[in-house]
Amino acid sequence: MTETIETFPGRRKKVTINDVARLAGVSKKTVSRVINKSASVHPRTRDEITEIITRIGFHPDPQARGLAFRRAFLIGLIYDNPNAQYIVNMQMGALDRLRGSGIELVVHPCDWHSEAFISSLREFLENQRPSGVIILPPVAEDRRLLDLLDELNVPRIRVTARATGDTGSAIGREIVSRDDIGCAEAGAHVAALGHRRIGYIGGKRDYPSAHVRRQGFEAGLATHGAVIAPDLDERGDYSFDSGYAAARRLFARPNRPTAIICANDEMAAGAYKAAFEAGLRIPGDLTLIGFDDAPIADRLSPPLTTVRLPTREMARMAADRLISTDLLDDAPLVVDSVLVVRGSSSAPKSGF
Amino acid sequence: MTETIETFPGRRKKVTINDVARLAGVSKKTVSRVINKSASVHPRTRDEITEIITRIGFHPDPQARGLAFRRAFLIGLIYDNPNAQYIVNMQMGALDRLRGSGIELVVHPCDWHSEAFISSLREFLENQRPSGVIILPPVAEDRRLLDLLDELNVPRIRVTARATGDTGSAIGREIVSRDDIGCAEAGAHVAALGHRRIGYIGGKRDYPSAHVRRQGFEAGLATHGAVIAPDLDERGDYSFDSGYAAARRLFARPNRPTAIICANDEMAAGAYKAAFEAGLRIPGDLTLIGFDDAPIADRLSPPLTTVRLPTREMARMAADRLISTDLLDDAPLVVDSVLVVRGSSSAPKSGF
DNA sequence: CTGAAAGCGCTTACAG
DNA sequence: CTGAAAGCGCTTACAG
Repeated sequence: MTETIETFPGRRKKVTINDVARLAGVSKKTVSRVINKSASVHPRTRDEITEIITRIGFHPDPQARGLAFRRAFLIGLIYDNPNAQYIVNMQMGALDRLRGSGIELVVHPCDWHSEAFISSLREFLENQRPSGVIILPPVAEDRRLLDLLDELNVPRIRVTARATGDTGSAIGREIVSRDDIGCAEAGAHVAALGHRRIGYIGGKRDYPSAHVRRQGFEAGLATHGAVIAPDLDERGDYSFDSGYAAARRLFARPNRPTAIICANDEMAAGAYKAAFEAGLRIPGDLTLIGFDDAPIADRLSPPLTTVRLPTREMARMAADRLISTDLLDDAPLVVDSVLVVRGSSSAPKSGF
Repeated sequence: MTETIETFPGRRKKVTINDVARLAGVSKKTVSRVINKSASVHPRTRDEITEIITRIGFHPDPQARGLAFRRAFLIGLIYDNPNAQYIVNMQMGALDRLRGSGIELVVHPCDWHSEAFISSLREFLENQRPSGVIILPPVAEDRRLLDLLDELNVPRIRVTARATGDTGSAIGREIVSRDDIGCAEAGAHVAALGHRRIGYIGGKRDYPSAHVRRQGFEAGLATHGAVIAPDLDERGDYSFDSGYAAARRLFARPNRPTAIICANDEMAAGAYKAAFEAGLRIPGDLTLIGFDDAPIADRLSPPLTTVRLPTREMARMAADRLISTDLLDDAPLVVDSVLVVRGSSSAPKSGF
């Protein structure tokens, strides 16, 4: 790679397609064909050009290509999500696929509830013209954003949670996570341990994932004839504090739960704190279940039984869909979640 | 903004500088001057052009500008760091400053210990030609990377931890965090509580931050005549597991510590787990101190006393240095850390 | 304070 | 399978 310098000593000027063309004795159009992997180039010509390209260290200028192609060599990641680990996992997944492709990842967090939500995204998209975007929940559900992307003709992949495999008209443009599958396993696990006083701390009504997870948990409980106790049915907003508050409310009930299922790990961590303060031992006095398998899950004492979603894998698939040339494969991409049993779940103390 | 469409109904073609020039009755060079905020444009001309630009919704094409400028409207964030919250905070900080500037953030995690470390960064820099990069510790210490950036003439800001305010020759190109200041406060806090059997779980020898933090803690202890007990001096690698293992070793010593200072929160969280398993109560039996004020710090029970670094603020300053045009201000940028007292620290039980 | 010409480095039709 | 011409949308010297 340092050959660039040796080949052109003391020269700051950039190696261009013209240099390659001259050295190869062909037109720059032919070099362009090689760069873009066009089929219609004589193998011998192609090999010669390829050799020259690597020898003199030629890198096609992405600005110039972008100008000609009317598209930047960038993929945008659009989200409004406070969970740092989730975001980093998604970034890593996308980057796993992008590495070596010459395409870079532009991160674009936004404020879903801001006045300027759409206008600032429009700004971003018109300014940079990314060759595609990945949108994460919950903004992936925003109709205005989808319309904007259609209008500006920007290819997109949505990441979304659904109860069923039905991807409707958006086939091939969605990565669908089956949150419900691991939740059903978790519900069955809790019920099989013998719990019958089962509390629930769910998520906000307007998060699709909240519905899907609940549905999964209930289905799992039902396989052993258990249900969420109607008097132990609470709701939070996926935050630590809301989980803490909800757990405190549950502990104050006349007939306390022996198990609490939480719609995510953050809220479960809040419930740990409430249990700690109430002098309840986990899992002896209280079984706790979460969702996400966040880093905190196995840092809690005892470690949390939870449901894992292959986040990074989902982003990798999304990036792949966006940049892979063969669009033949339009099958919906569905990813399952899975139960991870750790120390926070056990049979209820007898006689309780 | 939707005026674009109304003004050019049914027209997919992009609004260009030529349209603006024609409508304003000037050359495109003059429009270019307005775009680039050149001083030498008649105020009246400028206002007219500005009005037209917003009216017809003109966005200068970043590809075209990039091609002409030989530089992309992108800032790169280069790092090799496993701490998700730290990374996200840095991203948010940089984006705080970039918002509205038309410049986007490209995230470029890398593998410091890989063979291809430098060559793949070269690839990235030559391919995208970002207008600047921010490099985070520990790769911010890598000489080869700094040399590469010099060679490719890419402006950079390093984020680094130093014991002193000395920024040497790199003035104005570094954001220096004074990790030692908050650590000194923490050391003084522990000593003032009356602890004298004080254990330490430090970081790797090759992390500058490990030295700086230790130095700070020791200085703080010294203000009350306390020291880290030589027989309670352990080392980890900033990971949860290494903190857990080090704490277990400390608990196995004949004369257990009444307080353990950890060089970061992750290791402190590991020490919580070890304490939990050993039946030690925090803070009654054991005072624990961390560093970072990571999200886990106040999710632990009891919440962790730790040292906070204004991470997001540092990234904001770094981005500002990179994109602000006036380079007159070349003062070194130094940021202090501060002690955050929570529930994990108290006086040792008397008679212990 | 303003402009005509040339150029940034690549690709798209269009030919052959 | 290959090429000459024109163009992508902006900016840099160079003039005036």
